[in-house]
Amino acid sequence: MPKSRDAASDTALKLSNQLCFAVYSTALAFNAVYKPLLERLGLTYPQYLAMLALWEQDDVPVKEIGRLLHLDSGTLTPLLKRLETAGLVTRTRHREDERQVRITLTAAGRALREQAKAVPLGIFEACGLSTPTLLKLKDELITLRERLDAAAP
Amino acid sequence: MPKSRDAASDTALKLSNQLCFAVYSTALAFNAVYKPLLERLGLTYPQYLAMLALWEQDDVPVKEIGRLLHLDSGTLTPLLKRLETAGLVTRTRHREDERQVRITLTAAGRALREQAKAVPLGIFEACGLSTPTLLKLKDELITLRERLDAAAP
DNA sequence: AATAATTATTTTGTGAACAATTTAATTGCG
DNA sequence: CGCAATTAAATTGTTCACAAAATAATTATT
Repeated sequence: MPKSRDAASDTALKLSNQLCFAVYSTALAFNAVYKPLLERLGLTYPQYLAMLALWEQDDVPVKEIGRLLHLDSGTLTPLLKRLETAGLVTRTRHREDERQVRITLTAAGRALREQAKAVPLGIFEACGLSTPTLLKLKDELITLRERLDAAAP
Repeated sequence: MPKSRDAASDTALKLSNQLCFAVYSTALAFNAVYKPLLERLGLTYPQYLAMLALWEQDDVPVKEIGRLLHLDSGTLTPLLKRLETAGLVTRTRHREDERQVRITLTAAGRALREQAKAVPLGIFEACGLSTPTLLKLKDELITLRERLDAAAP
């Protein structure tokens, strides 16, 4: 009975499409929740991620931010220039290796951290799920992402 | 001991940041896996989503595609114009309600479905996880997305 | 019936995201 | 040493994603 076997594998295969769409649309939904919270800080979500990275470790090369955020320089260069224009970071060629551009927080960039402390609570409340549930979901997504990264060309 | 209480809530709050980043970066990783598979079809991932919707139900207004994909017309109008330029769909004002633009598959658009059948297997393999795991993850993400949608302004 | 309110789509402007190419600096190797 | 290979950023061009405003058609209201 090839018909039923096809139907079963069809269902299994459709699932990967559905999972990807679930991830895609959840990412958009997260962005919609972050947007009003971050608007007060004058940041977009990717800019917020870059600031989070810099609040953890300051004076890092573009490459390192890219490694942390899984983004390439083609995305980060203009993003970091916008943060520079906003007066939150400085971009300077590294003396010891002129290929690198080091990103450093300004006083305003460091000061923004205080205001940003209000953001996670807003997100947590919007998720409306228990801490253990969120933790498990996060770990499973990271596992999935690692598999996808490994499979990518 | 306010210090330990702060530390505990801090950890819980950081989690929502981490979960969002997990969703965000997994969406990018999925896209990287889809890209070479969809390139053969001449589609991007959002275009593929639109085609999937049309293969399920043809001759629908832009609004309906937006409802299914959680995208607004500002995103869809240019995307659908590109599909039209590629010869996969036609865009025509609806006679009964001239506000609507109905999207209809061309013969080439319908024919592309055959080639697209190879895509889900590639994705499934790249996920590298069992069907039950993927199913559970998908359902949890949809629950999360619904909560986020409800919380969004 | 005239007009106000609503609805569907398009347009405009901003900011990602990434492939591919370019530029410039450093490292490696014969 | 000298030149090839590598590395880090920046640039260019295409495609999302969405807010806000504009356009045009339909429906509701007085």
